[in-house]
Amino acid sequence: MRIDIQRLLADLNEPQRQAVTHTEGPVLVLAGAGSGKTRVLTYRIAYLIATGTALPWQILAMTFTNKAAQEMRQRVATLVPGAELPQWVGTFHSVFARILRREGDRLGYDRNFAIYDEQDQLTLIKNGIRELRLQGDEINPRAVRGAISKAKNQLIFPEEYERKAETFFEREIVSPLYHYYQRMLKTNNAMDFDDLLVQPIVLFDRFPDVLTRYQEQFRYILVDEYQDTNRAQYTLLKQLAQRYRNLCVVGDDDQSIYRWRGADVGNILNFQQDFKDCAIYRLEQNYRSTKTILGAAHSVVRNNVNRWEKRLWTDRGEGEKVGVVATDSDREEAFRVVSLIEREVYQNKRSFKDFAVLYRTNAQSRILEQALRDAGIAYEIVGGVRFFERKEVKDVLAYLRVVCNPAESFSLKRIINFPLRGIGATTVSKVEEFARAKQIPLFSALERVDEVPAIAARTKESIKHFVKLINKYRSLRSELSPAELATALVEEVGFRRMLKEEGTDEARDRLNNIDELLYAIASHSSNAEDPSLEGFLQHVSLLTDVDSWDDRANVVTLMTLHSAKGLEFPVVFITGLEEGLFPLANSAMDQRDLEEERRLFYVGATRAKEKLYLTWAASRRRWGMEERVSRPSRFLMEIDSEYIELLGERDRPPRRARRPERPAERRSPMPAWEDESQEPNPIYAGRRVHHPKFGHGTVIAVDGADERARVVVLFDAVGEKTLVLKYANLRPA
DNA sequence: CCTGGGATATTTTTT
DNA sequence: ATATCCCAGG
Repeated sequence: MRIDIQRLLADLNEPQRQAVTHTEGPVLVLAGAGSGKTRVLTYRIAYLIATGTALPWQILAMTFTNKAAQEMRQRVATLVPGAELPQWVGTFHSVFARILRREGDRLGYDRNFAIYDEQDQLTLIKNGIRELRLQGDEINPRAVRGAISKAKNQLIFPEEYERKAETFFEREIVSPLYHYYQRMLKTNNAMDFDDLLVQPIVLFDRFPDVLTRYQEQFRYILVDEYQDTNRAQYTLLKQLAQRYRNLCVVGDDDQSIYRWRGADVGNILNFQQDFKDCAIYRLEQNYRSTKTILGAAHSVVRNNVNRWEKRLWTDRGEGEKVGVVATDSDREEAFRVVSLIEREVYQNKRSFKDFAVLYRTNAQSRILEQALRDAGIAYEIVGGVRFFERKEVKDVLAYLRVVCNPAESFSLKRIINFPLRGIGATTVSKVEEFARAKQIPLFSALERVDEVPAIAARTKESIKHFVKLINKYRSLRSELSPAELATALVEEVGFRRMLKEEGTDEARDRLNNIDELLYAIASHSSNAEDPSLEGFLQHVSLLTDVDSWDDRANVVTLMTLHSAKGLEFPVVFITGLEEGLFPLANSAMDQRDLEEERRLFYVGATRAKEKLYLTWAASRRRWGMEERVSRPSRFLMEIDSEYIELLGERDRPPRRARRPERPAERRSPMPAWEDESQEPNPIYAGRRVHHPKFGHGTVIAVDGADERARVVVLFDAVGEKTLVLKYANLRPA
């Protein structure tokens, strides 16, 4: 073992080594971007295990994504071969969900509690607005959701919220809805994301014996990305670390980018106050980026007033200058990004997986996606509409949730009449009324439908049929594997048949998504620690965007600046550097918001190892229509000019063919090409075309000109349709 | 009870 | 441009 430890420490620089070997007592590690923060955490875990200081199950480590947790565990496995791996490594949310599953019954939750995502939350709030008869039109459910979430993160419960409510909105709207919302979560045996942090605090407060047990277990606690913890998370850490005080947090105030969701950089200051004897280590050597990239990133972030001045250094070379690209439009911006990628691949022999294209808002991904697709470059978008939030996936998940957790009336209502089986809204509310009167869950009321008044015999039959279906799968749980059960259920419910009959491309995508879901269930039950269906349902609720990212595929990665935190790429593009977009318009008003945008830029820029490109577009289309004209971002001006070079028109790489500009006016209906490929591809009668929704078809006629041109297409799958050419998005097939 | 057309909001970032 | 919501008519 001793040799292993020496070799282990040999991989570290001096401050890293100190942070790793200082195992006893509170430790604060201030770690700049690319300074080996994750390395310190991983080696610290390995060190604790290898020296016998801690047993693997006595270590609790919080990471920012589940993927990071997985990688950390694998790394530990190679550093300490043969040792048992620590099981308590994960995001705050997944770790505490696990604790709640074990202990939640103390708070009146079943261990199979559901986890509600944002859509579920909003539906719940909308139901509340209706049930409480609040003036629905004037209420923005999102604002209510935000207010409730904010309150929860500050550990303010409905009763206290009611007492403290000041404004009309707080007193008359949020307060009653907050009460309703919490009550409904409880009766549905469900929690939202905030509850996963707040309920454990309640649990530990109310049941000191439970707290003591976990305090005893977790003798060594490690936290990554500490600058982005919120009040609830900090409270949890304090509770758990109180006894042994072996708490090691790693963070960088310059990379704090979640203030808007309650994260508090002040937690770094709090830490020094709450743990006065804490040791502080600073990691200032950057191993990731060139001097130029670091210099450019620093020249922006140093404009922040609220930060501790520090400067990262590197012994890497100067590297290439940061390339700045100005374009007229968002389309051109996307096109230039693609061209630059092509040039880097061609001239510098890079692979597609070397590139990340970052943006401030998810909406920007579409046009980039289009440009990449047109150029035939494989890409993957991280985030955006998440896989597990797609309608068809959520529908199947809702069935599975109900099978596992019949008290969960919310999912039940989602599927009770999908696919249509003649159980409409009126019937459901009658049964709900009955359920309320009898104080039983909705599903139990459905089982006793014969006692419910005023329901047509035919409808009763449908309900009995549905109840039978669910109960059948409830009992099959013990006989079939999760994947077998889900597959049989998808088949019996008729998802596959329904989508096949639809026959459109979209339906095929949906079908693929369902198959992918079934595959995910199968692979979960062969890998996971908790292979049950319940385990899977909990698991998918807690996935982060980055978790489902395949970082080995040789494709260009597209993601938001937020998602990019903690990652690195040889070449990074930061796009949309315009006033109003990055920094976002409303942030320019508030100094603290503006500083957060600057930190976001800093995070983005320091993802780059070798080359950084910054792009902006003078005009950008918003929701398909109006053009927005912008000036370049102030961040571009803040960069010292020595670090940048302007890439003008003539630095454009040679192109295979220039894409035609969309002509301002089209005189004849014939040369109306919607396709963005190298050659104009007119749409004309007799042409085979492809439509994203309707699939392949043949053009029968083209009517009218210019903006108003219409095409009549006979689609193979759905028959004849008349489409406005401008919007039809037809491609020659 | 179900369908489809029209109106409407959507774009800040996420566990 | 697209997703979702709402309502009238079948």
